[in-house]
Parts: sequence; structure tokens; C-alpha cells
Amino acid sequence: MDLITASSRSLTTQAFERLQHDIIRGHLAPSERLRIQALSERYQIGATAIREALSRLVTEGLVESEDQRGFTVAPVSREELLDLTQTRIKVEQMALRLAVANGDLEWETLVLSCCHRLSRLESQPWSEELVSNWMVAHRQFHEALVSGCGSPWTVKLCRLLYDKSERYRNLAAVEVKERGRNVTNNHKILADAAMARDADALCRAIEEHLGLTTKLIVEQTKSSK
Amino acid sequence: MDLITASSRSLTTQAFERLQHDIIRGHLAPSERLRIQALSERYQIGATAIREALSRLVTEGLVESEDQRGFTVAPVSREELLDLTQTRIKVEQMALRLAVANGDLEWETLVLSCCHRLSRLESQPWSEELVSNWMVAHRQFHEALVSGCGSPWTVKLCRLLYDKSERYRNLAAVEVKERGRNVTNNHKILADAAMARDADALCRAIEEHLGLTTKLIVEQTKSSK
DNA sequence: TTAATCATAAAAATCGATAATTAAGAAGAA
DNA sequence: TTCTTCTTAATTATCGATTTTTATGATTAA
Repeated sequence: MDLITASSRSLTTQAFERLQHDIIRGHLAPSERLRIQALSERYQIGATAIREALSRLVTEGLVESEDQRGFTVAPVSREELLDLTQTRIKVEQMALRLAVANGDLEWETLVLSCCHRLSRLESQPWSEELVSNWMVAHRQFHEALVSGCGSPWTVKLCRLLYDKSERYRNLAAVEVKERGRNVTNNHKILADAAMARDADALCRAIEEHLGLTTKLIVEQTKSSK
Repeated sequence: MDLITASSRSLTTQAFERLQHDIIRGHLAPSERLRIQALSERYQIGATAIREALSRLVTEGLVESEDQRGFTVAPVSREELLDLTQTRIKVEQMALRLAVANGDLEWETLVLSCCHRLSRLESQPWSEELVSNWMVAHRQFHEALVSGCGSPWTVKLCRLLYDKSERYRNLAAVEVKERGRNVTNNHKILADAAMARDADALCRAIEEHLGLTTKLIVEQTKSSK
């Protein structure tokens, strides 16, 4: 419902959110130079606020900066994608094992409802608007799964890695290919394993899920290169 | 040798490094409000650069910001310390298992030399200057251990968690208590296990090492509260 | 007294302009 | 031509001033 409705107070935060969004969605290409003045005009926000927003994104790993040479969108590479995926698989597995052990009823409910919303969105005819909604729902589903672990830091790490991965997926426009494939089913498997409190099954499922997505991205990228 | 010698080009970066240092060392207390003007005078750097530096520290988790209410040093709590430690143990274990599998000769050499420097520093009489050197060496030793994993992202996560943990240690001034204890020996055990390529022993050792340090911090904090 | 309203002071956020630095291209020497 | 060196243009980094927002404290009504 509320995409960017919650119009954040400060311009810096607005710039931060829009830049983050545009980088993750691929509207700003990897390695692209981010000229302050150009961004300032594009977003109708002063240079100071833009710089501050970019600075926040640097530690996030979506933007790089070199002193006296300005900012660039973080580059992408097959190597990084593979490393990112492997790291993310391990960290999420860690989180999921904890979630199986610590997750309460609220967690179960959250996972189920997120899974349901996601599957409903996937069964509808594709449209530009739907993609946005799907992306939000997809993010929430994955966050819901790990949220049961009860460890704020673990969740934070998962979120960080998710955002980075998400950009790769968008750059390859894999969601189109994924649709109709066994990915929808994949989410169901994850949710079921969570309900069954089967940690091993969950770990296997997440590994397959992330691994498959990455494989598709790599193939897609190879062919378009 | 070069503490902050490598006088970075931009004032923003300088401010970033000094603020990060001052927060980790505890010179800026947890939850303390960070008033722009005050910092601007303290570091003799304009408000814009200060704000930018603080923004970078936000995603790092050392500073918090609330729109229209400015910045504060991230608060501390027993709960966060425990969560942080548990998360860090798991992530480092993940890294160490990879390092045992992938680490090359260069890795072994690095670990050994860092361990040696550390132990030498620990055998010398304590002084203000030595503490700084020890802190650098300690950081490098831990980074060396995980660096063998060959996964940039895993290393990045370890570094993030290290910095956060380091602050807790400094706030409790545990290094004084640790000295002469079996912590020096602990580092030796870690290095030995790495050389022996004994992943299980390494994991056990890192868990004990981090766990013990945290235990000391919690006790220290409890008594001083 | 207590709560609410308003006025004032303090601080954060933002802008526009300036200084410093780098990149690009032209002119001249080998 | 090819490589320097210099000049100019573009861009980043930085500052000081202005605007906006929040916090503080006083004043008044209940």
C-alpha cells in the first residue's frame, strides 16, 4: 500500500531512499559515476543532502567513493555475486536454525501470511505496478523467515546481504524467468519446512533457492554479455 | 607505525576516521548526543563534512540518527553485547572453517607473524602508547585469521562485528584485566589450531576466546554499574 | 496546582557560493 | 609522431549563512 508514502521528514533521508531504490532496481547502472550536480537536479534536492545520502550508501556497499573523485555506483562482477550468494546462504542458514529453535507462534503466523501474499501476487497477471508490490512482498517474506531467530544482529546482516543480492537479480531481470518456474513452489517449501520446524530441510531449501536464483542470473548475464 | 599518519585527503574522511576512533575507544560515550557545531569546533572541520562523516557511521552501526533530531552515539546494552558476541562467534566460525579449507601459505605466514607481534607487545610493560599499538595488532591478528577464507564478504562482516565488539571491550577497559590472564595464551591456541588446520579446534577456541572476553566485560560492567 | 498555549532560544537541515582538486585538451619540445 | 607541460573547464569538497524544526521556559486559563 504505502510504497514511499511515508514521506520521510528530511530531504537527506528521501534522497537516501530514492538512491538506494534506484540502485537496487538498476535504474542507476553499476560503475556509473554519480555526479552531485546531476543528481541534485534529478531529485530536486540540494547538493549537501545528496552527498550525505551517498555517504550513507557507501558503508551499505551500494556506492563507492574515492576522495576527491566523487561517488560511483558499486560495480558488479560474477565473482562478487558468487561470494555474496555463498555468504548469504551460510548466514541465512545460521539464522534459520536459530529461528527453528527460538521462533514463537507470532513468527509462524508472520511467515505464513507473508508466504500467502507472495503466492497470491505471483498468480496474478504481470504488470509494472505488480512487480513493485511483488518485490516488497518478496523482501518481507525473506525477512519474516529469518526474523524468528531473535537475534537483531543476524537479521541486520541478512538484510544487508539481501539488498546486495536483490540488485543483481534486478540487473539480470530474472524475476521474469523465475515466474512460473519452481520458484513459487520454492517459497512454499521454505514456509512448510519452517512450520514443520525442520531445520535441516530449511537449510537445504534456502541453499537451493538462493543457488538457483544465482545460477539463473549468471546464465542470463553470460548470454547478454 | 603510522597511526593516523596517512593523513587522508578529504576532511570528511578525516572526520570519519577520528569519530570512529573516538567512539570505539570510548572517548565519546554511548548515547551521547553528537551536536554538529560542537564537533565542528572540536575537530576544526566544517559542519557539512562532520554531517557527512556521521552519516557514514550510521550504517556502520556506531552512530544513530533520527530525522530532525540529529545524531547520537549508538547506545550499548547487555543484550546487544550478548547478541553481538553470539553472532560474531557464528560468523567467525564460518570464516575459520573456510580458511582452514582454502587458506594458503601466505595466510599461514600472516597469521603467525601477527600472532608473534601481538605476543611480543603483551610481554612488554604497559604504557599508553603501547595500548594503541596493541589494539592495532590485536585487530590485525583477528583479521588475519579470517582473511584466509577467501570470501571478501565474510571478511567484511567480521570486520563490522569486530569494531562493534571492540567498543564494548574498551568501554569496560577489559584489556587491563585480560593481560596476564590466559588470553595471551588464547591467541597462541588460535594460531596453533590454524597451523594444524584443525577446524574444530579453531571453532572451539574462537568461541572460548570471544565468550571469555564478553564474560569479563559483563562482569566488569555489572560491578561498575 | 495542572495543563495548555505561546514566545524564545537552540539546534538541525538545507542552500548557494567559494575554494580546491582533478580531468581534458591544446601547445610546444624531443 | 609521441611525450611533456601548461591552460582551461568541469567537478568535488568545503564553508558560511539562511531556513526550518525542535526543545525550553514563561504565561495564562482551568
